[in-house]
Amino acid sequence: MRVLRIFAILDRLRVHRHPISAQLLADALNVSIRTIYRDMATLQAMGAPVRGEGGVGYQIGKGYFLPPLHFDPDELDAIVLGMRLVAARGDGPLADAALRASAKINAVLSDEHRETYSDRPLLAYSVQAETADQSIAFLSPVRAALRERQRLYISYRDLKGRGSTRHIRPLGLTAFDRVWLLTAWCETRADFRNFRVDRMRSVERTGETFRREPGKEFNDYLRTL
Amino acid sequence: MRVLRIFAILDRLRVHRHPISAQLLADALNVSIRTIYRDMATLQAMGAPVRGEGGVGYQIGKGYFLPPLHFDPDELDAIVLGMRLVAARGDGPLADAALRASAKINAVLSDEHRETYSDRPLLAYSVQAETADQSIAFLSPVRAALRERQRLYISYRDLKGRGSTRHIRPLGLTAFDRVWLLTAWCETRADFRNFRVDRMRSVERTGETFRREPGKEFNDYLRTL
DNA sequence: AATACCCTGACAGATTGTGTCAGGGTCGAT
DNA sequence: ATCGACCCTGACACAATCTGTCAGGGTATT
Repeated sequence: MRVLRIFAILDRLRVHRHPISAQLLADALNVSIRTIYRDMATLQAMGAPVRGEGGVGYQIGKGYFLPPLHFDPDELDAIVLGMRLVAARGDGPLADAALRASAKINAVLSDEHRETYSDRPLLAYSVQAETADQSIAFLSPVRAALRERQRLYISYRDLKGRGSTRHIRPLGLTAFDRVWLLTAWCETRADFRNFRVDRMRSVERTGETFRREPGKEFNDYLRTL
Repeated sequence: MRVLRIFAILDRLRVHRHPISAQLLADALNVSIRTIYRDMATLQAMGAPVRGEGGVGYQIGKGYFLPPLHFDPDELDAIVLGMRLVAARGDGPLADAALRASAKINAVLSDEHRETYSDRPLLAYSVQAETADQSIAFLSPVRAALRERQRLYISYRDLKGRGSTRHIRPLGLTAFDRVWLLTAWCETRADFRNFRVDRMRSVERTGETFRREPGKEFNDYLRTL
């Protein structure tokens, strides 16, 4: 089973601080050296910072495995609350990611803290979460575009209700108390503009188009803003 | 790549304290349910403490030999944003703690992640931060009391502007969009009550008394709520 | 040079991973 | 007791991959 071997390699790399040669791994795991090279390639494809230097061996860099972390009570409060805030206010993928990140952090806490981590009496509540509307439906593609520095083609509805389409280069996303604001260079207007994510009607990114379900463009409390 | 999926399964199992069904995993990872069962089998073959109960779902036990690995881009987004949200909306000590926690997390990232971490174009902005009022002045002692399970003696001003004092046992703190809400057992009224932190006028904890500066009890936008 | 590593491509055959179909089990609710 | 919602297993055929072998090329140190 390849998965087993890859986990074993990871384990060995984690334990040994010193470089370990592919040949050694090959012998230990009863495979050919070529197979080890290929495993290393897939590890690197997975994002593992394994460096192989000619004449030396393989080593794994920091940051792949999360080392044990120590946080003081205030810092723990901040993390728990932060992740819950994001989970409450972000879109689906972002909320999920917040949960995963939270679980990972919890997993590397020292034992005394781990118990109390998930029981912290800190909660985040968002009006958005309750209304479960689609005002943040576009958060995910917008974040992706931001990360990849890609342009977006959006259909927007301004304050006066007029619709328009724009080519924009996303620059930053800001979480306001109730609204997400996308700062961007608007190529159509050749100027910097801010766009409320909840006023977007469709977003096109690298060919893929995201659309809001009809009839849910605004919800009540947003209309009052 | 199967290895990727197995790590993803591990990540998702870590999140949920409650069992998660194979079907859910199958949907999330875009494979058939059968594949999930097989992945579970190899996970168990690897010695991972995953249990599956009929009619319930899968759960992972504590103390798995491999620590979790790096944060994926969405998780990093969640962390950055979460810490900035807390920094923007928390009281002084909590905001500071968020910055410290952020720095610690940043320190354990691999080099490539570290570069982008602090530059993520995700921001949090809070009206509270701008008005810089004292509506959250009591957050810190309240959180401390919550942590230590101590009673508080507070001076409170209710919706109608009437003042009163209460002995309370703090139970939970909730971050609403604009307001912090403290849930507590009110010993004076012998009932569960919610208190808005910004309506507190003084807080006494283990002999120490915290007071708001006079004349800043409310600020404009809060009065409009 | 020689050595000791890392690395890559190609190829054929073995291996495995996968979805589908078809079951069997437990548990709790109706 | 029947149902539904799960976990779980076996079998099968096809596709995908993994693997060893052979044949190179690279970069350091000795």
